[in-house]
Amino acid sequence: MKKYIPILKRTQMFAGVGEKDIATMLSCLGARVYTYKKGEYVLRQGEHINDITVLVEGSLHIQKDDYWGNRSILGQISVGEMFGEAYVAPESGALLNDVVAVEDSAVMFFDVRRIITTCSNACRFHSAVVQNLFFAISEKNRKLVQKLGHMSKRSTREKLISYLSEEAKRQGSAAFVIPFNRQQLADFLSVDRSAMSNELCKMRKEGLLEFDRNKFRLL
Amino acid sequence: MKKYIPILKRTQMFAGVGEKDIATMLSCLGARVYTYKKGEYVLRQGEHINDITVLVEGSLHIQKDDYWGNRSILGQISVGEMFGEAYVAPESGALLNDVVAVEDSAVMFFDVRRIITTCSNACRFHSAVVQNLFFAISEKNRKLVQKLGHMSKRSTREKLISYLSEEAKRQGSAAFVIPFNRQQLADFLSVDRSAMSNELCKMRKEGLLEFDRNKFRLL
DNA sequence: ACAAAGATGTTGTTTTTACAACAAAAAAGA
DNA sequence: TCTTTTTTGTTGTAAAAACAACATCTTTGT
Repeated sequence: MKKYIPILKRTQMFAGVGEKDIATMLSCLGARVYTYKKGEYVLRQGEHINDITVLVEGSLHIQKDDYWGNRSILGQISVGEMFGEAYVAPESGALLNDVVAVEDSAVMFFDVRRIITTCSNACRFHSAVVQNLFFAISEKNRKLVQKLGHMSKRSTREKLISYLSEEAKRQGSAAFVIPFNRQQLADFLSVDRSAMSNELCKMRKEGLLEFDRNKFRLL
Repeated sequence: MKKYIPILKRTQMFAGVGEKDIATMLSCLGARVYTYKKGEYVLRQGEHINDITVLVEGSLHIQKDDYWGNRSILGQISVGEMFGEAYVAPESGALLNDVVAVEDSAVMFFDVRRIITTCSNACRFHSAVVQNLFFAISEKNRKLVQKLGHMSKRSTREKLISYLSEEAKRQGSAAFVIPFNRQQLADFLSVDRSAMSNELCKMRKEGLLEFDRNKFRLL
């Protein structure tokens, strides 16, 4: 568990907390680490959790498969990001999605009740973590609204432009890398892969952008 | 402002706090009330806010219009619900959407910093409100994920089924009322109104559901 | 190095949606 | 009540997306 402390230090949840203090807090917050092989499920739709989790190694997808086998990727989690925050409320019910490791991953679980209930121990930074978490959930909220913005676009081309230009902005460069292959990007934007591939190539011919695999450049 | 205290008492934000304590907290939290006529903008895309707000009268839509005049309704706010919670983090940036009054409305604004910074006054329930807010934002998060679930459906029919069946479940009855007219529902699900209207009528012919204006019944 | 598996691009066909235009019904206002 | 405005339903056409099938290029594992 200790080896992940430098990673935790860089997360939004532990912003402003030193490594020693994080080490102290781990037991206070009921932290546990589990590892997953590529393709394994971290959480499944319908399960109940009482934890907020932070990805400390690898990469995850939050996704859902319907009756007909259509997969929707709701989001992608990189190292340092958290998930499960939508289910901290006492009456929040079962998970709406699956969480799957897209590469070998490690996830740290924190007991929600022990985060929210300020402990009587010497957790000097406990309240800072609660505030950090508060902001982090709010931030996540904003990202979801942003994704809804992409999804609400009517055509495949508009969805692509919406997503790619936001990604360029976020990464601060017209040239950037996306965390999806074609099928995953199609699942993320809820469109057909071949139609999307076709549209991307059309846009390239029109001189709107360049790309190679998952490297893109907007022109 | 006082007349809204009974309404605040029933909100998630002030759950478990008595009316007298709410009255005391209003000044402590920097509360202000503004009123809006039907059709007026409460907030506009691109603005910056440092407030969490609660709707105390009327009804609001969170929406966005693009270059081509297509409107997307991201969400609907009823009395007692809050909005703006996605922008509480210090670095959250400008609003991504417009907030519009769909009927004459009143909104209460609370200064975020005064909520988060526990005051030194006699606000016994301040920390309870922070915790309530924490859960409320998390809950909101879950709703956004749920809406993403509807939006990620490929066809108009699937989107309708996804939305209507969730609404039936939420209202605890196969017969329920939705807070949208046809055009608004189409904007909410990001589909064409006439195509959607057509699809609804087909579904009625097939015996899947009944409806009259905004009253629906699943069969 | 080679075979196998996976990812990407391409094309033609079918299905669905968007768009436009208008009729009918309901609601709002004078 | 009567008129006007808004909302809803209906239809035909044009555009777009989904689907299916396959060629090509990459990556992975042996």
